Amino acid sequence: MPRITLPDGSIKEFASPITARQVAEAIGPRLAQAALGCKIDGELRDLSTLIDRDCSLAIVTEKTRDKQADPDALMLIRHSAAHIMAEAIQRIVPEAQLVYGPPLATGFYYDIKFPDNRPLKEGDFAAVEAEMKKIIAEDRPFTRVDSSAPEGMSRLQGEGSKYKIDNAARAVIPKRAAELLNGLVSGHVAVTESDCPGAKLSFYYTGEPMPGVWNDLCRGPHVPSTGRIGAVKVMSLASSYWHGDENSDRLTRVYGTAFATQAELDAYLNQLDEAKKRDHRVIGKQLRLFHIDEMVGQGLVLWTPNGSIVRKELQNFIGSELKKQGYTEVFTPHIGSLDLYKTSGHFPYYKESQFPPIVERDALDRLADEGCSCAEVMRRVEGVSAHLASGINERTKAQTIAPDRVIPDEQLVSGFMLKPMNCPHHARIFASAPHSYRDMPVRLAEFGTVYRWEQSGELNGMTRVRGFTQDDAHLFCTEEQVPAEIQGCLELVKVIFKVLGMKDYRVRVGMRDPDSGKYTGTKESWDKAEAACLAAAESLGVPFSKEPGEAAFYGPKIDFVVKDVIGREWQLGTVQVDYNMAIRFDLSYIGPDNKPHRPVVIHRAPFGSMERFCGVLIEHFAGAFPTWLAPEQVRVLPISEKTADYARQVEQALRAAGVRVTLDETNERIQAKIKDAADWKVPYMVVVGPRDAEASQVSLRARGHMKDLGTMSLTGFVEAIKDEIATRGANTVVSRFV
RNA sequence: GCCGCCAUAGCUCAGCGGUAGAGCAACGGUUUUGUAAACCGUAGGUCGUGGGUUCGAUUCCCACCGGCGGCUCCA
Repeated sequence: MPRITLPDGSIKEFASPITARQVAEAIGPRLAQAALGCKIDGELRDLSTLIDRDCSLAIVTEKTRDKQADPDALMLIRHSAAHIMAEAIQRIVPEAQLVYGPPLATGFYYDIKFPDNRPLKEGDFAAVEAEMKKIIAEDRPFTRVDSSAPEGMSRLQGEGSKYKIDNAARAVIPKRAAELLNGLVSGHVAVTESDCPGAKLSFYYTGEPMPGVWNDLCRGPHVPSTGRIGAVKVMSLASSYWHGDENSDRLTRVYGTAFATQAELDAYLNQLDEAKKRDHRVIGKQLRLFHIDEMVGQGLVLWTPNGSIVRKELQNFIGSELKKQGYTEVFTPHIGSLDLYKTSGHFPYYKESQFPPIVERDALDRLADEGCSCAEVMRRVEGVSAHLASGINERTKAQTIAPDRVIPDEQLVSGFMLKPMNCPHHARIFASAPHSYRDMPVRLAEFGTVYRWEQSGELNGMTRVRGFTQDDAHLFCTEEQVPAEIQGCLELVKVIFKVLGMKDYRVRVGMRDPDSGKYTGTKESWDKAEAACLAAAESLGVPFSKEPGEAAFYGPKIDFVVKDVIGREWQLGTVQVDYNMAIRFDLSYIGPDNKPHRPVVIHRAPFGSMERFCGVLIEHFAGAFPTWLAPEQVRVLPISEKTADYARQVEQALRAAGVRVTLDETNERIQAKIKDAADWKVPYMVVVGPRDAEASQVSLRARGHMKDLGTMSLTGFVEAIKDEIATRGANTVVSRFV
């Protein structure tokens, strides 16, 4: 006698168990027709699911009540489309073995093992799509068949696909799956009912459950039949590893997408095209904002004059906010001695992600004369002196230097490193003078350029590079000052994001993994710092997630994450509490008790790096920077040469007021000049002809406005745009015309 | 780093076993123009680099460099 609660709160009672489809039919035939699946107690299920107990039920259809595409419906459609694509691919390449094919937010993929002599190529896409469309046209039902775990497993063993056997094993005997896999594949091991009491495996047939009909081990759910998938497209190929392990089998990941209707697919593809136009790499080239040069090196950004203006304005802006918060500015070199990084612990612990050390030529010559192997050279470079080792060992219990790295002084090879972080330099600045509790916190800020050896496949425009400038600072504070300083860091980020109109960001709070003992610092300190991070994130009023285990070993952290135009997430700013650095560098301040105390260090870079931040900002504004940031703020467009003199006067007046202005003296018609200025996304165009010269006025056009704004006196415009720039867009010139 | 794809003028792209073509940009000229592309002309490329196949390679093959999409990694 199931009592079923519907989304509107009404309750329907049935005499006997009933399928979700029958409930939909009982509500109305049109609903039943539109139904793609259902949600039972919030869980997405097949429409054919038999309901034999009290529950809440929502029928899932293409559209939600407000006519938006239903994300649950898209999940069903895409998961089903993944099956259809897999079947289509297996028709074309019968030896292809299926591994894993989940739905995604924008589509789906299927990881497939292709035979080496028959990989899937992009040229196959048309054929795959044609097969998919055939399967859709056949409108075959998706039919679920449940079996007991032993039965299902032996069936898969009969098929002989290790990937499916692995999937099934992970589902029913997760703890022993890895250990038993080989036995299961070879058939020496069977799964018995006692291994996994009550566990089930489900299969989905694309059609009636008969031999010869395509089917796959699958948890489901699916749409009722293949005909319910309105539009599909095979998007791209990529590689992946089985279980994400690079030492494991290499698979081909085939990406596709599916929608309820062709129109929605077209709209999505169109949106992708539009997004590509906003890509910072495209706009960066068009507007000459930056350049990455093959001859200079991969991942090394050249800031061209236009981009440099944007960066400089941002730095000035941050700098002015930092001043308000009591920061002091420092400058440090781009390299530091290996001893510095051995003390901080960066070298050689992170040597894989750093540029290799710089060693004096004489030392290398000497080692060559001695006939040292490369490995021996590295041993001597990475080694530490007994003196340095003992110093660190005495001072910290957290991280010590492995005894085999301590080598005699005469074997040591000293050298330098391009700095991977700014903090060691800043630590030494702190240590260079005595500090009293009265002058804490000490806030050292620097736009510090760091170099990291990112894997070549990871490099990406300005968002992932090998040399970048952090808007870095290190706050050396007392334990009690930590919460207020964290709060201050977040305030800064909030102000900056607000002025730039960036609303689409989220915050991750990285906390301890409760089961790990790798952390340094006392439990009490951690408790306080984590609470401070959470409180600060909460007061910021943005979505944040607690992420246990994501803290660094030296302290909890707060990360800011934004999405780029193609939906990839990039970490921008970070605020990290550090209990370790002060110990390693033996930093101290004198407390009110006239005794030395250990400061806590907060690393913070609210933008992360100027490169990544500007990249994201280019996409955020689609290159149309607000006036205060725009490389070119005003372009003066004389109607003809006859107004050239007045145009020059206008240009001079604006330049004298500190406005970045250019004059278009080309022999073009005004229409062409406007088009050109629009292409360069100049915020304001000043059109001047004889009428304007006569009246000492300007005719104004603002970017994004289809027609001109009207006229304004020259002096009035100069004041208005100065105001817009000075207020960073709070008072705009345009606002004076409405 | 791994897998796949791509590489032609400053930019966007066409072409193809017989030593290259368009549009825009650039430059010169005509026009002197009132709000999103006036007209005419000129110049510009050892077709990413190095090998190989071939009578002949920008085109086919291999390697490298670089880019793109993923994977992995990311203090």
